[in-house]
Amino acid sequence: MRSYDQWCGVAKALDIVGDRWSLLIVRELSIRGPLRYTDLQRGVPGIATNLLADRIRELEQAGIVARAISEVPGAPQLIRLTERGEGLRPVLHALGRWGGSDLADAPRTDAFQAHWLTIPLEATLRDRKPDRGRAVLEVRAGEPPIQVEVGDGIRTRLGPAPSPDGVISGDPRTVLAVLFGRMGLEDAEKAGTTFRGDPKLLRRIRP
Amino acid sequence: MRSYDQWCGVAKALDIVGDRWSLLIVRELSIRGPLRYTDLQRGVPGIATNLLADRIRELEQAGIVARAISEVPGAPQLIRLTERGEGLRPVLHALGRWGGSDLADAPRTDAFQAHWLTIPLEATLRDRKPDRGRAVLEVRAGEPPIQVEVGDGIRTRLGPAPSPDGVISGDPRTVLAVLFGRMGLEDAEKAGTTFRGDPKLLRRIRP
DNA sequence: CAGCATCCGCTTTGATACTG
DNA sequence: CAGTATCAAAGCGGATGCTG
Repeated sequence: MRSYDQWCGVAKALDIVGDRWSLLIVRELSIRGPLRYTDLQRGVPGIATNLLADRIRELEQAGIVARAISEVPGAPQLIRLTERGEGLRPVLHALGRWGGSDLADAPRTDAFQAHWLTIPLEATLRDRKPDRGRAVLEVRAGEPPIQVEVGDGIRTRLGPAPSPDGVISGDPRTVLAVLFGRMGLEDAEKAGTTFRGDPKLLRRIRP
Repeated sequence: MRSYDQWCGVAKALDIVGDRWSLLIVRELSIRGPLRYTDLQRGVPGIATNLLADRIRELEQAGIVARAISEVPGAPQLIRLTERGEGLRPVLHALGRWGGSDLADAPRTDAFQAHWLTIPLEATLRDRKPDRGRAVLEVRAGEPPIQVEVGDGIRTRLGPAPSPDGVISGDPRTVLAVLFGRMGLEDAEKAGTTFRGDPKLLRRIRP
């Protein structure tokens, strides 16, 4: 990308990650950790393979991603975020929160992957009762399920929770609407979304 | 911009403001308030006039900017952010903070406008002694000077402060380095940067 | 002059085909 | 699996021209 040549942090950031697709590649690596090329491609549906190769190269030169050389011979080459790349999380959160308001009336034809939910969950949920200790909510809105760990802030992990304090399952729209307090459990259940566990957990984390 | 067609807040945000120049236009309006076309163009140096017109149109359709129809006939048409557009401030802050680390070794040929400093100032400074009441620091690193209001967080305004509690003047690099705690006052003064006022004010706001 | 629109060469993107 | 090659279409950048 051609530089804006402006002495301004916003412009400098966009010099590096302002290219089309770049931040979505960062999103994918930030959520899922190191990935092989083909998995990364599946995580950014719609990207052409030549563009993915281009972007990885550019991000690598800028020090945002690196190719993890595995010691194990024959192991697949993984692409991972550098520390500087991980530093983009606040940018992803801010964009995700702002863009999230468009999700409600987005076309049903949009691609969807369950792990993308971790960004609005981490960016929007709050722990309003930090004194109550740790609790885990499992969010099932596709594969994989997501663990939301409450206590000392909000953290998410991919994969099922060993012994969750609550489980919410349903389609992503309704699940997010419930978690963000835009829909009551009653209405959600009519839409096929179920919650098992203590409803206090929901009230604790709603923004 | 062609949509990414992904049910993800980050992708939706980039569908709207992911075009080249778009976020810099938002930056300009967010910092300076409503602007006429030509002033906006000067605030985004390097943009071609047809692209500025294109972007304004697109942002207008997306509900990010609006043209303020003045009641006064003959008054110039102003372009302003809508409320939704103002909501992009956290995005600008996150990008500015992340990209700010590239400013130290940016080429001297970069365009610079003093009001751009408000973003790193607001995004990075902290009020570490909220109990000490209100204080105002004036930052002079070009025109216009910037008021940094400390107390109940950090707020900035453009223009000189009526009776500041401190004034720091110098070139933008050194001034930022001092304010962000990367350089002591001693070294800064060798580089021609001066501070008048109580040094405690500096320590109060450094990140 | 402010506020664009038009034209044109160049670069980037998107889709697909192909390769070690 | 992990890319490269190719090519048409879209977008960008720069210059210039038009209109109130």
